[in-house]
Formats: sequence, structure tokens, C-alpha cells
Amino acid sequence: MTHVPHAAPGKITKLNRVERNAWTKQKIFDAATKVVGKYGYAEASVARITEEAGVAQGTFYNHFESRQELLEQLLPKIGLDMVRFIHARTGTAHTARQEIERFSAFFDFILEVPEFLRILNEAEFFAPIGYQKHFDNISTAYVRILRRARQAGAIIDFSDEEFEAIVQMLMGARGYLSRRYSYAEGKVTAPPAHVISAYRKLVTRGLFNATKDNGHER
Amino acid sequence: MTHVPHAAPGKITKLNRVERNAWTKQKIFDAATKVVGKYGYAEASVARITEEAGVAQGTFYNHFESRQELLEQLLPKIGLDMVRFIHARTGTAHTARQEIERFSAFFDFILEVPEFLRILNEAEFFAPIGYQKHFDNISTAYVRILRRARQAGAIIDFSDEEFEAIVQMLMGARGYLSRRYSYAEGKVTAPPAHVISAYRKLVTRGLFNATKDNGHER
Amino acid sequence: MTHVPHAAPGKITKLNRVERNAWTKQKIFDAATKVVGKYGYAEASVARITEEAGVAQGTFYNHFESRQELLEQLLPKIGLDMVRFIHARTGTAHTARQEIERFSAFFDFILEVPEFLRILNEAEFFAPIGYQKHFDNISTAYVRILRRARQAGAIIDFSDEEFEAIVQMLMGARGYLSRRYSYAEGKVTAPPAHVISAYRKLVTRGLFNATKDNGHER
Amino acid sequence: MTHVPHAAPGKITKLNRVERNAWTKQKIFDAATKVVGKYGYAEASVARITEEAGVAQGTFYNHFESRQELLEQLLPKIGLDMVRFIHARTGTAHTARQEIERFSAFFDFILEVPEFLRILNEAEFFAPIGYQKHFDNISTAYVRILRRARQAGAIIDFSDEEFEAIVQMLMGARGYLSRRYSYAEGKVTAPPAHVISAYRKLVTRGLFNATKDNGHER
DNA sequence: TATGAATGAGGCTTCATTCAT
DNA sequence: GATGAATGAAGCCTCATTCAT
Repeated sequence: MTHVPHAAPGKITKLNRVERNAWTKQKIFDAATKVVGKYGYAEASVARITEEAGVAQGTFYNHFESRQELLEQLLPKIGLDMVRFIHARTGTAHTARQEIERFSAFFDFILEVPEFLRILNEAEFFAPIGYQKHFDNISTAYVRILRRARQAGAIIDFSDEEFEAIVQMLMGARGYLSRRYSYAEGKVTAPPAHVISAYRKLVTRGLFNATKDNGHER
Repeated sequence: MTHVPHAAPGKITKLNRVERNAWTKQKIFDAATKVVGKYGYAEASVARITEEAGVAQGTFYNHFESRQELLEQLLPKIGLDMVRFIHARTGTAHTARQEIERFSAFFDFILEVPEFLRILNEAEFFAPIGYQKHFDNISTAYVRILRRARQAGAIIDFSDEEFEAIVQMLMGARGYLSRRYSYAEGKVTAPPAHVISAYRKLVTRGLFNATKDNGHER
Repeated sequence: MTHVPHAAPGKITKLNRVERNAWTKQKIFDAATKVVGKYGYAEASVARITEEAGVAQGTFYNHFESRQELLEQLLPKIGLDMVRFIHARTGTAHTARQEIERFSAFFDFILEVPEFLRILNEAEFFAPIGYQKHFDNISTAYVRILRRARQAGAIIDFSDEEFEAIVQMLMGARGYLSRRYSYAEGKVTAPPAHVISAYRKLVTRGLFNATKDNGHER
Repeated sequence: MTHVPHAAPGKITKLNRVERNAWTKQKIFDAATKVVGKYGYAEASVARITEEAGVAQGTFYNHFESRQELLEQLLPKIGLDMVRFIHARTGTAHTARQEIERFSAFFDFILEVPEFLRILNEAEFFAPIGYQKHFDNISTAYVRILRRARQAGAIIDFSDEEFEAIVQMLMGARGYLSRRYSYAEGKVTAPPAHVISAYRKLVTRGLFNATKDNGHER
């Protein structure tokens, strides 16, 4: 399922109060996504957001307690879209292949929702609560996936704690790669093929050859 | 080599104009490091920095064009300290062991210079130019290291382009891991052992078993 | 007669349009009394009052032209309750004793209607028209009482104009004393006995001894 | 000593930094006095005050932590002027005559500093800390005066506690009288003679005749 | 060169009132 | 008549930067 901003209600449809209310809130939300995606959290003033949404500044506070409250909701909400998107694109087995699919789907999602990248990367500092929430969501799900792969025999000799660390690494890899390869002056582009292949190699056989001296005894 | 703030000039020494000048600039610089490390870029107002430095606000602008200019210089400067620190702690061979040493040394450096973590993580958004500079420094050096390892036979079947991507992944792994494991309410702590072991495993043999279905044909 | 908030109409009673209307207005009125008494005029926003009344904000403007209009009505209305209360507690003679009774009854009323104190004290600035109205009510009645006492021979050698000034003084005394002695962190308490006795002494024999030098010739 | 707004520094005088600083603060202070005196605390916005002072809004915060901080300082400062003013106009004996002098001097002061009245009356709600401070100042001094009069034999049969209550009454009398008689649409006028005489009578012989029934036994 | 007061744009938020349903 | 979302003016405060001394 892809992320689609809610279409404006058709002119024919008469909205009742509840619907109008939800629609206004959604307009603000969409505007915020757009503004943060384009200018970043720091420049996402209430004035800018409401202007983009086409409502008065005061209206904002009929729907959100504060600017911060809205900002905190941004990432978790889009994050769910991402999870669904990736899930839909991933096979049901538990092998490395599916991990590569997830990896690729992440970049596909970025292309679909170009605001996501900036929202994701900046949230840590500007919307820490939302960031935490999002990260917990992702992290939990990811660890579960790895556990299943271990049960299926596709992964061996990793403890649960190590899985947690691994998830951080894989998330970090995605984050940094997306910054490096998917940005081009505000535009979002697909990562080159060697990024995918490098990831596959790292994940399927590591970086260094197996040797007797693998730093273990440190 | 560890990061040492420049000592105050001895009372006996009469400083000439040039020296006084440099000394004032250094004071501002050190103060900025401290303030950003403790409160983050967003809270690092010129007022706060100059107060910490013990100079007047106006003095700031005798040494830096703008607040931003100073902030951009912060990370590259400390980044160099880091490179030297890690280099000093790493053996001269080109095996996985050295990679693990580098990884560990990164965390050791964080313990020595607790401000670094915050400066590194936030710089991307608040000092993008400095971030880029720092990142290029690191990236170039890292790729060179990997190339040497390849020459030495410790790594095989990775192209230069793939190395670049790998470096992003390894940096991302460090970044995310340090956030997750080295922060504890403002204090900086050493990462648990399973973080190191997980990294070693990932780097020496990957995450998934070698199988026939490794996602290659995508 | 004590101040009794209008009881909710019994469930059985079907209200016609006019009654419903009056009942809604009364709810708003009672809510305003409560809110102003507890938080003061400044914090008595329309939102707060209507929430307390259990009606929508818009409903407010079906019954009052503006927020201010309601606020202006608050004091005069409760003021009448006070007059009746004090009257009921005061003997029919015209001596100093009755004045002391009135004084005491004022404080008793405050205990019965704790909102009154705040409404009275703040009205001057936040509801000046209502304040004036209330004050004229009281003042007129008070002067009349003093005149009767003069006719009865209990007061001598005061002109009507002086009575007016005296009334201001006595009202001022009540006002300041109530602030000083009847407030205790939002709670209303009875004034200590020495307040009553001091008032009696002032009113029956003044503060200073009669001397030849009483400042008359100024 | 009368209250005189600080004269603008002569053009000839070159002010050093400290003096300029103090002068700016004083300008803001004087402007606030003027604005609050004319429009009341509620309308005394920072914008209005700084405009009146002829400085930028930001300048305000170089001299005061917040709008409230300034407002709290207003009354105590002018209150001291009042105390000095009254003291200078009062004889050294301890009889009723001096009390009348104090009373009259209060109204004279109001004429000299017309802003005082509004500042005094509104402070209770808009600057409660400053109000308390002022009131404690006045109250303490006033009780001391009454005690001396008692020692001198000019007052008899009042306890210290009763003095405190009396002071509240006398302050309240002044407060209410000044509102009633000294205001005339923003202008301040002298109170009519019968106000003074009524006060003298109240203070020297009370309001009611001495009778056997003076309400004592209540 | 150092100082620090002055500047003023811009940010967030509140709230009385309006109005379409 | 009741509703409650929408409005937008106005308020307080922050802060990077300038400039006269």
C-alpha cells in the first residue's frame, strides 16, 4: 500500500461537521508533511504550515495542542505507511533474499514519499518522542523478523541482544546511505546498483574474509 | 592522541596582539564545543557561547563572520582529533582485527570527548557544510584503508564504488549504535560487549548464511 | 436570604422554549460566578465559562452580547443577595450596635458565598460598569441608613455630604479588611475578633483622643 | 521631596556606557508609569511601553527579565516617593492633627503623581508581589506611627492587633475615597473639604455617639 | 580589538467573536 | 436556539547581528 495524500473531497459531497473537522486536520497534517519535507523541522513554523494548508493560524490550535505535538506525530504516522509498503513488497520466506528486498523497498518508499527522508533524519532532534516511537516500532518488528530467520535456520549464532545491535546497524546503514545516495539538491533519486550489491555482500558474507585473526580475542 | 582544550596562557607570558587574538578565538571555540556538546546546536546561542567563553557578545563577531560560520568549523576540527585518536590505537595490519579495533576505538574516543557524540549527530542538520567536510575526510580515509585491505587480500570481490557504499554503512552503524548504547541521560558510557561481537560477526561473516538464494538476481 | 444557585429543573418537568432559554442563560451565569470566583475575571475566558456550564461556546452569544456584558452583570446580581442577607441579620434600631451587626454580617456573607470576595474586589477593574452599579446601590442604601440614625439621634454633626464620604470609608474598610483577613490561599475564613472590636472602637469613639489640637484648622 | 521624572540628560553631557544604560532603563520605567497610569496594567503591553519610551521592543528585555518583572517594581518604587512626600508634609507630634495631615498629604501626592492612583489600585491584581511589598512597607510604618501615638497618650485602649486592623481600615478609606473623589474621567482632582472633615470626625470621635448600647456584647 | 546595549524580525500561542450547519 | 470549528489580531519573548564608544 502506498502513501497517498488524502484527495480533496469531491465538490458534490457535502461533508458533515465531523468530516469537515477531520478533513481540516488532515489538511494541516499534509501541509506539515510537505513543509517539513521541504524545509525541515526548524523552518516549519506554524505560520508556514497553516498557510500551506490554507487555514488561519488559530485553526491550528483547534486541532493540535501545540506545534510540537503535531511534529511528534509526523514520523510515526508516515513510518507506518513505510512498514506497510515494505511488507507488501517482501516475500514470505526468511532468507537473505527477503532482507535485500526490504532494503530495496526502503529506497522505493523514499521515492514514493520524498518527504520521508528529511522527516526521518531530522526527527531525532526536533521530534524526539516521535522518533523514539517510530524507532521502537521499527526495531521491534525487525528483531522479530531476524528471530524468525534464525528459527528458520537462515541465521545462526546470533543472540537476541546481538540482533538488537544488528538492527541498529542496519537502520544506520539505510539512514546514511539514503542521505548519501538519494539526495540530490532536494530531489530524491534511486540509489545506484552497487549500493544494493554492497549491502547484499555485507549481509551475506561480511566484509572481511574469514581468517584466523578476526579480532575475536580482544 | 587525546583531545585537550588549549591551556590558558601562563600569567607571566605577556601576549602580543596576534597571540591575544588567537587566544580569544580559541576561548570562543572551546566554549562553543562545550555548549554544543552539552545543550546541542539549537541551544547554542551566541549569548551562551560568549558567556561561557567569558567575552562580550560583540567580540564574537571580531573572530567569526556569523554564528553559523563557527558552528560549521566545530565538527571538522574535532573530527581530526578523532582520526588521530583512532589511528594511534589501531595496528598496522589490514585484517578484520584492525577493523574491530577501529570500531572499538571510536567508542573509546566518545568516552574521552563526550561532546563529540552530540556534535557529530546534530551537525548534519545544524552545520551541514561542516558535516560534509568531516564526512568527506572520514570517508576518503576509510576507503583508502579498505583498498589496502583488498590489496593485502583481506577483502575480496568489492569494487571501489561498493567500498564507498560500505563506508556509509559502517559509519551509519557507528552513528546509530552510539546513539542507542552510549547515551544515558546526557552521560556517555561504553557500549556493551555484545555490540562489539555483533559488529565483528557482521563484518567477518555477514548476517545470513550463504545460501543459493541470496537475493542476487534481483 | 442566602445565595442559592438555581436548582436544575426536575427531570419530569418538560420545559417549554422560554423556560429552556432562561435555564440555559442561568447555567451560563452560574458557571461564570463559579469561574470568576475561583480564577478571577482575567482567567474567565468564554471557553472556560461555557465548558463549566456544559454548553457550546457559540451558545454563549445567543444569550449575551459579549463576554463583557455578562461580566458586568455578575457583581450587581450577587450584590443584591448580599444586601438582603445583611438586612435580614440586622436589628431595626439605628444605633452603633446595628452598624457592628452589618459589619459582621458582611463577613458572614463572604463565608456563605466565597466567590463574592473575588468578584467584588476585581470587578472595579474588569467590570467597571457593574462595579459602579453595585457601588451606587450600596452607597445609596447606606447613606439612607445613616440619615435615619441621625434622625434618631444616634449620629450627630455629620452632613449628608460627609455621610457619603463616610460610606466610602466604611466600604473601603470592609474591602481591605476582607482581603487581609478573610483570604487564606483561596479559602475564605472568618475574621479574628480583634478586627470586629477595632471597628467598633473606631466607629463609636474614633481612633484618637479628643484634644484641643484635632487638626481642625487646616 | 516630590516625584520628578528624570529630566533628559543635557545635550552637552556625554554619557558613558553605564549612564546610558541607566538612562534607558529609566526611560522604560517612566514610560511604564505613564502608560499604566493612563491605560491600566491590562493595556500596558510591552509594545506600548517601549513605543512610549522610544526604544525597540527587544531593548526592553535587556533591562527587565519580563513584562511582569517591571510591573511588579512599579508600585513599590512610587510608593517610596509617596512615603517621603507625606513624611515631609507631616508635623512631628503624635496627635490627631498629624493623622489629618497624613491623610491630606496623601491626596496632595495623588495630585502630584496622577499615575499613582491607578497603579495603586490595580496593582493588587496585576502585580500582586509588588502590591504586597508596597503594602507591607506602608503597613509597618503606619503601625509604628500609631504605637508612638499610643505611647504619647494620644491613643488609648487599642492593642497592637487592633492597630493592624485599623491600618487596613484607614488604607481602605483612602483607597476608596480617592477613587470616588479624585477621579474625573482620567483627570485627578483634589477631594472636597467635606471629605477631610468627615475623616477628621471619624478619627477623632467616631461615627456614632457613645451610648450604653454600642454593640459590645455581640 | 573589546564591549554590550540596541535593534527588529519572527516565533508560538491565546481568545473573543463569527457563522455555516 | 445550539453547535463548535474557523478566524485573525494581538501579546510576550528570543536572538543573531550591528554599532557607537
